[in-house]
Amino acid sequence: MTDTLKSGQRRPPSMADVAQHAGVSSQTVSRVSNGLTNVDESTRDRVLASMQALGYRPNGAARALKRGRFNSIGVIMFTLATFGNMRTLDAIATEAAKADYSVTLIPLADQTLGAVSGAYRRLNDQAVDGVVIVFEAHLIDRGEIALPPGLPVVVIDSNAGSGYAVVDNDQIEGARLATQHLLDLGHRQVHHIAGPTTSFSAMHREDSWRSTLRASGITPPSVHHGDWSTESGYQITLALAADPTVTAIFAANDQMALGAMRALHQLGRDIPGDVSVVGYDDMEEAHSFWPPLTTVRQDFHSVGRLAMERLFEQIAAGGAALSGPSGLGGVTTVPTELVVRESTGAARGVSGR
Amino acid sequence: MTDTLKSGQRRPPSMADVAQHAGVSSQTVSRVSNGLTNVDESTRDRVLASMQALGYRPNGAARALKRGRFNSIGVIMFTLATFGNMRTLDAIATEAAKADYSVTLIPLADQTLGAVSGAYRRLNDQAVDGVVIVFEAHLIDRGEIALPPGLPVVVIDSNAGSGYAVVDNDQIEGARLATQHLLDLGHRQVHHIAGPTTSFSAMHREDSWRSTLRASGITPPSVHHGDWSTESGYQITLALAADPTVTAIFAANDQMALGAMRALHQLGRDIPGDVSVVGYDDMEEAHSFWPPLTTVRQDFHSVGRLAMERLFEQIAAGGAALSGPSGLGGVTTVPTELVVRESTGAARGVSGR
DNA sequence: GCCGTTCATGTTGACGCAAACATACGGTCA
DNA sequence: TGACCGTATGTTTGCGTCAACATGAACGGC
Repeated sequence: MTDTLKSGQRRPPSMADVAQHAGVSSQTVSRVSNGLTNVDESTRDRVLASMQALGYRPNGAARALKRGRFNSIGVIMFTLATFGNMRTLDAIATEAAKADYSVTLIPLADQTLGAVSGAYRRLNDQAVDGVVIVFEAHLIDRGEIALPPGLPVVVIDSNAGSGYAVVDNDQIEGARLATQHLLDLGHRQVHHIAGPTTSFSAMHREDSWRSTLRASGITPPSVHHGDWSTESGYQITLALAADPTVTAIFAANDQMALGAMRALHQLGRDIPGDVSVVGYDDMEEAHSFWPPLTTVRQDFHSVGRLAMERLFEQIAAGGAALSGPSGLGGVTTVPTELVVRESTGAARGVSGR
Repeated sequence: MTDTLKSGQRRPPSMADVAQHAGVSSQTVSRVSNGLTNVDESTRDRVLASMQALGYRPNGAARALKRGRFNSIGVIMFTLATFGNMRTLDAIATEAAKADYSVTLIPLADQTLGAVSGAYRRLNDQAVDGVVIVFEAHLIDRGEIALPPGLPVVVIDSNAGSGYAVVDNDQIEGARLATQHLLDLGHRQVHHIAGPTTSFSAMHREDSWRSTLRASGITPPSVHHGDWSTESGYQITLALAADPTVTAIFAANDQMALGAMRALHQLGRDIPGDVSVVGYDDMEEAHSFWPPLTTVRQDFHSVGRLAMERLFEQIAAGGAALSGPSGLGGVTTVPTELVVRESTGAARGVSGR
């Protein structure tokens, strides 16, 4: 008896099981399950009791199959380890939940072509209505690997050329604000610790830093590429600060700025007395760094929200008709903002200005 | 004609559409789609071409329905904003991908009873084979809200009493190491900036800190509860350091430790000359704080890996038979490790020891 | 030349659910 | 009384896929 129950109960109970147990039709169970009102009070109670008794749990796959919607969106990401990605994911998940969608994570082992096409293939097995790609690589533009056709797509952190809908922070303006801020403080030169060349964001920031300097008639010094880590910021600054004329450093993210400040502390340089440092991101910790870091705040929440908006538009429009390289491209840009704290100050020999 | 194609093509193409287009049966399409070998070369090519032409994409829901497996696990999390949660999620996603599972995020708006039961309800609509709960609240133990019965569950950051399988870092040992380290340096008293009382981890660390002091015959001072944020660490330390006899602070996470150090910097106290600070987590930035932070390293990757192992065990065992308060409970503990850097030093008047 | 074997391919049915349609019953109003 | 309505419930059907079985053609051994 008990044995029958256990071994026979290989599959979880279905509506039919609940229906039989409660002595109603499976359709009535469906109605109760979906909270429809046209069910008699006593019948509803009976069905709910049976559900409880049998441990019934609706089968999401069957429901999705019937409805033709999965209420789920995929997020392809290379790493969760960076502040920006994490915040973006958080925003996406929050927005998705509001629209009653869930978020399926499709992680990328590395940024090789193989891993990317693997993720795309994986996408085929996933029940998703659309995809957000948070991508730090140029790989997406290569025609060799094709996203499943007809799937709504929004890309974060890419360039405009892809033909996909793109949402991103205004990297150009952010880097300009940071660089100009240092120039306005009287610094004659601004050195840049850039992010990896595989990142569109990093390249945009670097380009903007360079053109901002040029606009002031300054020849940009050679750039140094880190990998977003504090350690890379530390190492680069150690080398950079060997030159005593260096008075202003703009790092492409807060973590590298933190590493830079550690190097400066170690070398006995005063911040901002001897060297000013600007970061990028405004991570939560930045205001507690020593000294509190002047940085560019990125509004990741808005990025996530807008990405979901764009995606929902595509989903509502039927996806297939609109997405893909030929379709609903265009870039949505989210403003960035300079947050001035205590890691920046007037250049030596300059009184305020 | 074109119109027919567009408006008629409301639903994405199915196997039947591909089959018709290629002039084969849908079963043959299925065989090609699943990479079975018993298909003639020429037929396969024809089918693949038709798939391409129609933009065919397998329907995950139908597949899952047929197979009875979703190859997806749910993760219920309150916030992605803390370092530990993010790292844990990263590890879970990585492990899941290895086993060819994807991860569905089920975010919790807040830690109220309503939000939790909402997440559980949500779970019903999700196609998942099991759930990892990364939970900072005691709510899980309340009988009022029941997880769907028969669903494999692993809990991270909980206590042992729940009856669910629990995986967590060894909080007891970690806090003991931190406290003992400060005592060994000659500090007569160790103050604690604890995490919120809703967090099991925080409570475990606090308890362990207290009993470590008692083991050395020291009466624990009153504890201060922060909310994990740098700001709370800052505020608490501002108050705490008004007392000049305070020479050692153990914060329950690195972010609060960072806030503490900022307060000490501001008050002109030397670290570690006047006050030693120990954190908890060993986030990537900690070694670049100023001074580099002595802290307790948590092995989040192992936690994620073990959580998935436990979950897969349950899934393999048939879930229903084993999970739930009566079943496969037990706690898996992951060792923690003290990382000594420069934020701690001998107490004033003590020469080394 | 008959039978068994092998392989490519087709046909059928079922997974669990819910939309659409069908029924049944009690009451209302002309 | 009978046409009509609203409400609670049941019945049928099909979503897209794939396992199981069915078919049919090519081939080799006797």
